[in-house]
Amino acid sequence: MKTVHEKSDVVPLIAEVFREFGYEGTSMNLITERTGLGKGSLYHFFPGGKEEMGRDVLAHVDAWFARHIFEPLEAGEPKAGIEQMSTAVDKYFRSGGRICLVGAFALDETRDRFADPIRAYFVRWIEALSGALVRAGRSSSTARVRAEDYVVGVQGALVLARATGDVAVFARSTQRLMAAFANP
Amino acid sequence: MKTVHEKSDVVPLIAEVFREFGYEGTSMNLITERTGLGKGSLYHFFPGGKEEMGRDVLAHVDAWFARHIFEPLEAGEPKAGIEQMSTAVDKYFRSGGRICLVGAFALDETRDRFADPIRAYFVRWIEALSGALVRAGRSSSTARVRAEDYVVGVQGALVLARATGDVAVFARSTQRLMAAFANP
DNA sequence: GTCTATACAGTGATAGAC
DNA sequence: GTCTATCACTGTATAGAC
Repeated sequence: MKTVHEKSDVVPLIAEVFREFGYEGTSMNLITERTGLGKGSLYHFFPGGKEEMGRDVLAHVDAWFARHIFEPLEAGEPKAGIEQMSTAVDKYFRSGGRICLVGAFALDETRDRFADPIRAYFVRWIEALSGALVRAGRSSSTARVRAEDYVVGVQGALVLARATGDVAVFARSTQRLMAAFANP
Repeated sequence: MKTVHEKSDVVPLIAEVFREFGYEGTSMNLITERTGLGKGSLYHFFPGGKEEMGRDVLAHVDAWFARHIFEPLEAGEPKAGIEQMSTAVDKYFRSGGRICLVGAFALDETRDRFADPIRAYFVRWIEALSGALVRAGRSSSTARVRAEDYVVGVQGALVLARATGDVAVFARSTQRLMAAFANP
């Protein structure tokens, strides 16, 4: 039986492999197992090999965040956008049970390979959140601080949740970070 | 010329390689280059190979933190211990220019290999800091929250500093986290 | 588009001379 | 204790049949 796949079907599967094993820890064999596609098929979809997969996976993550988090923060009513972000963050990171692929890529030399999309992801998140907080009435300096604290806190909580095996730290941290938005 | 090394001399060098490339991204060839030791010598010091190097490196990091951070927090005068922690953290992480090896190991499946030392490192840090805050007059629930926020914030700031290339986020975050210790 | 077969460099690890 | 030579294996990537 030959199942015909599209690139868009296989990218999310590859993303999970990268998320679990990291860029260097991910082998083509692992990707073959997880996707069910032979190497021929994989190189047909990704002529650039593993590096192209990495780029596409980062673009896929960025697109999800753009749709569910960045755009609601940038365009919509600020309070609703922030609430939407909170819900989406908890869903996406499975309440702390799933790490941030972009953050993980940032920590080792994988960052040098994908420096631009990695930087862009975090810069846009902080700026979108900061903008929403300004429109919600915070001063621009306070908004900047709160937005940075939030993104920093989410990343740190994901590290600690996985390091300690206690996912609850993620809920506690994000709850406090959200509460801090109310402070002037 | 044959330089005689000791295991204690070579462990910090290997630690830097793991820190830069991650556990999976680190190859024996890289370690050979950085340490100047041939494979024979390396396997003489580490019969367990790469995994033993990983364990020793984690133990080395933990020993540094125990001496410069955990013990001052646990044993000494609380305010002095917290100040000492702040100084040591800034020095160790080079003001955001150097990531946390333990946190990096925690993010991918490398965690499963070294779960115990990784968990112990973070648990001890949070508990030591929490204890110092209690002795400095905070309630036990507040102390717990502030300690968790601090360690989460340090880890998250290291991720963002490297992701954005802006190390200053580390100084800003740690400064705010330290200031929060004064709040009741 | 998918597969199998394969090239070939690099992997972690070992043996043995010095 | 250090080195070189070499192991068996896995890594990414390619070629070509179907």
